[in-house]
Amino acid sequence: MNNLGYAILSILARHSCSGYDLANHLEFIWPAKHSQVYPALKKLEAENLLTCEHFEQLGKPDKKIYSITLKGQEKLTEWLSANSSTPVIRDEFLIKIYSIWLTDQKKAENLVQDRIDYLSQELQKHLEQTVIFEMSSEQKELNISSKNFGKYIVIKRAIKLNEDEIGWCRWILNLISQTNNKQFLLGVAGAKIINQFILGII
Amino acid sequence: MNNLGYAILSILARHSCSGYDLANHLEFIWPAKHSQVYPALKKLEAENLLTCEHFEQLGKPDKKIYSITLKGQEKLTEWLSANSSTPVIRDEFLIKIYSIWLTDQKKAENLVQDRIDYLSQELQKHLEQTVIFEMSSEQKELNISSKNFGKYIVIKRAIKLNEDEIGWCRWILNLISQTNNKQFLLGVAGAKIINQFILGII
DNA sequence: AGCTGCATGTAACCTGTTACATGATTAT
DNA sequence: ATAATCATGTAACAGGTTACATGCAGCT
Repeated sequence: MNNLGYAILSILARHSCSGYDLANHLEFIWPAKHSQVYPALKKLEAENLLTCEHFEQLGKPDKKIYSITLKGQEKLTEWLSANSSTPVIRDEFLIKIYSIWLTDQKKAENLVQDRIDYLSQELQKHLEQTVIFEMSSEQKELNISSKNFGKYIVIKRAIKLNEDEIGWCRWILNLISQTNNKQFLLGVAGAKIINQFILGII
Repeated sequence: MNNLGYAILSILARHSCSGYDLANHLEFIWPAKHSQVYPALKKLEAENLLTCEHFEQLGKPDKKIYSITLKGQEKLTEWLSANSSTPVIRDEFLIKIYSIWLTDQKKAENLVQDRIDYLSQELQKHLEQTVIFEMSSEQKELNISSKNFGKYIVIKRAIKLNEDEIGWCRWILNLISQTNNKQFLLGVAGAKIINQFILGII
């Protein structure tokens, strides 16, 4: 079975839900579109790792609620102790940052600032999630065998990631403006001294 | 053109090299296997974004050295100002952490410790890269229009990411052992007080 | 004798995205 | 009116991994 399958089982182990709900919740452990989720659910059902119940809804399309089976929970639990493949980050921004020397100061600053804006938005979303989470009464039982333990530390990670990356972006903006100063000062003090100054900052 | 194409152009813009070298250097901006790189190079060559020179080597197989063309550099530079797609992290470990409540304390600790070991190794690699980088004379010209500017900040990011995630992992290990204490203390002081203690730590 | 690194490529397969398809409700 | 949310699914395509294929040099 693939990671998407285990991610689906992971969410269903916490609470039964529909394919639609799954596609939304998957986002922060293993992103997947609904077009990938529905066929995956069929496969998992065929392997008896989950069961499906039909619900007719008034004014809304029918809903299928999926629940994990004992077999599914066992398979998921076993997998937790297996070796993991290495994480992969696919980030267009990294490529652009790598080639930032090809562009001018202003465009470089825009590039980084856009990223900060994006990260701030994401951070806001995550923080809102934490608030909802901390207000729920279930949180009081937060220990390793609580269903919320894993979700909690994953959200905390997302928040930390965003905050740290914003810090890195600000550091880049600083470096860029320092470069600006250097070029301004070049005529005054000469390149070597200023280079040493910049290296000191780094 | 896709991100792999731009990633290849980004590396070739810094220095001409072979497909083999590219596959190795791509790792930290846009991971790709050599089986993906070679066909991509053909495509880019067909679009006149890069050129290829053959070199016969003694005792080694022939080498093809690719260089970016003016057209390629222009296309890359334009792309830097375009909108970026959102970053994607695919990390099996996150799924496992999410489901950590299904396993026992010892296995949970092993899972996190294995991750710390992996991250420490990666960190070591990146730090070695920085040392090599900082020893090279080119670094003295480090400013935004220097070829090394982007590479430098990308390596710094990788280091920061690793360090921060190790911190997060240690925090998890702490939470797990706190849970342990809680269960130990339960008989002594009662659940409510200890729960408050744990929440305070979080 | 076998593994790692250098060096290039293709083919089969799996994974993931975009687009197609349908349809009701609620909010702007 | 028009967009967004709920709700499910399929089909075509693009992107990425694993395996197949070859071969020499240098190390253990």
